[in-house]
Amino acid sequence: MLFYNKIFHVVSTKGKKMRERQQRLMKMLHSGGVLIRDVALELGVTEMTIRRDLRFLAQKHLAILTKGGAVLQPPIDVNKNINNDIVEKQLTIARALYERIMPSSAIYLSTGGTTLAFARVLVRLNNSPITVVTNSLAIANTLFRSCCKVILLGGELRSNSPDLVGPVAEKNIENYHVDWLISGCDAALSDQGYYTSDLNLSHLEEKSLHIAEHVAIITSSYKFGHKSLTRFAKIQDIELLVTDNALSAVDEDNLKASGTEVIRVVNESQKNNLV
Amino acid sequence: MLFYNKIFHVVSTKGKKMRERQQRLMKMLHSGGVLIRDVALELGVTEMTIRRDLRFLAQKHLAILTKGGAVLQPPIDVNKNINNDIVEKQLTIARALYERIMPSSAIYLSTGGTTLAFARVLVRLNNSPITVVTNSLAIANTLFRSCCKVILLGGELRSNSPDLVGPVAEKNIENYHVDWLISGCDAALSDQGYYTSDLNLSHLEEKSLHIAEHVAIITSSYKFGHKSLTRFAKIQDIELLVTDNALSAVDEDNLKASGTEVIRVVNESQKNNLV
DNA sequence: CTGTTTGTGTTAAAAACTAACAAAAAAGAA
DNA sequence: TTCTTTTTTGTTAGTTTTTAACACAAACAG
Repeated sequence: MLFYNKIFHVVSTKGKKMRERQQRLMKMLHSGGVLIRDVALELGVTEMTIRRDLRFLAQKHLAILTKGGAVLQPPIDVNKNINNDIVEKQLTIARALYERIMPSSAIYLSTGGTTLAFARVLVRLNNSPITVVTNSLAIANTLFRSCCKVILLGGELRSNSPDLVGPVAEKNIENYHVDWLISGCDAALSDQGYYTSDLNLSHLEEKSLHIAEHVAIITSSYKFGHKSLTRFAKIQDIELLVTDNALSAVDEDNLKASGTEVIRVVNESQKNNLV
Repeated sequence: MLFYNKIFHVVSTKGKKMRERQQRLMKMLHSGGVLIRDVALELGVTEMTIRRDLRFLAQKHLAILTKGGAVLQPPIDVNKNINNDIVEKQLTIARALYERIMPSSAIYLSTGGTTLAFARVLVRLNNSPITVVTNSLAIANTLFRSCCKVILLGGELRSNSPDLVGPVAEKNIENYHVDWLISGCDAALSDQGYYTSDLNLSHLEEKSLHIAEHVAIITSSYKFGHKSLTRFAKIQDIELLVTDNALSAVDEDNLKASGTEVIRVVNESQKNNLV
């Protein structure tokens, strides 16, 4: 062990000053990251000293060294890896929509699984400073620190789903105008329209139809053939539908007869794509 | 501080080869991290090319550049429970405030580390259906599915911190009235007031002072003794301050002289060890 | 006090990074 | 196709960051 310490020039027992400094460094790391030059100046020691401190912290897996500084080593979490088929399909659908409607300057992304997938696509593929208005906390979280400007409607947080509905949200939405409204649905009938199971959300969706130049729905095809609590859009309200290729020919004909452009995504997995 | 957020020159559309290579890089990142030299050799391209790929991935927040390589950028988890001294102290402070001001029927929780800790305390200790108004996404996420009713201000998502500021938020906040306003700060001078480093946030904080019956600030004591960009509150605006016991006697006297009630939390865990 | 251990500063050399431009490859248009 | 344009990769030179080695200083035990 002594040998190890010699090699890395790291000593085992630390003096008081050193420990205090390293704790301060940890604090700084927690607030986003540090630059060696700044910290050395701020703490009144040499850059070399800070380097040694950070090297020590990195060795303890508390920090990750970057060029000229360090960031916090996040605790390893094993949960993630959302690689199931549903998410894969949602991403494929979302990507098809992305290619159809981009570039746009402003869009409204309503809450939902497929719209969340669209947000993920945006993060990875989009470089332009598009504005995204949304009522979904999950989408806002996803788009945080992307190049998108994110506007979140205010209002009351629903208790069963992390999104905002209610009178405040409905009032706020009137302040915006977007190129594309992008929404999902809980159920759909190709000769009736699109349904959702939440009354408050339905109200908001209805209002949102009026703030957009164009309206698109992205959803998995299995949603077709059922009704749900309330209808928030008629078929002819929707300009574009993107779904997977399991959509029945009858449904597709119905939709096209009502003037909806239908994009059916080929399911064959573009699994190897980054998105 | 946020050196890894630098704006880099990044190309817009990607060719097939490039995308494939970046996918492979992502896979490699998933298995622990990459060294530029190794990868360049393995993929038969120049180090410069790998650098550009990694730079691109870093800009998409998929990777973090390190010295000579990169590691996976973990998805931001606003609910992360990091076990360290800072969070411990914040929770202790938050609990003290909780015991002082509860029960209340409605509070405003501003964005910040210690206020987030207060939200965690609420989730754990509170059983009553209190209403929480906030401009912080992290707090909203934390309180989601708790017994609290959560109201999120609308507005523009700040790019460096997951919270809402700007004119919409400022307008929305006027609709609410709460028993207690709870805020943190970036810096404080005991004879001047409380400071924050963000101008927009400062505006919002100032407005928020007027919607509350009582006003409290919770913050670590090391914030005292510095100034920051803008002052959002004078000392006498604040009715209650909760902080740790490292607050200097001079500061405490100043605060009390201006009519602020000061609660100093005893630091139970004096574990100075970093490991 | 003296010698040892531990922490910090200084330097020269090595490594990594960047920007700028040249070459190659790919994509479009005539 | 062929020519033109755009995108991607390679190369270089110059800058910044990191390292290793050693010298000095501070802390500490006997």
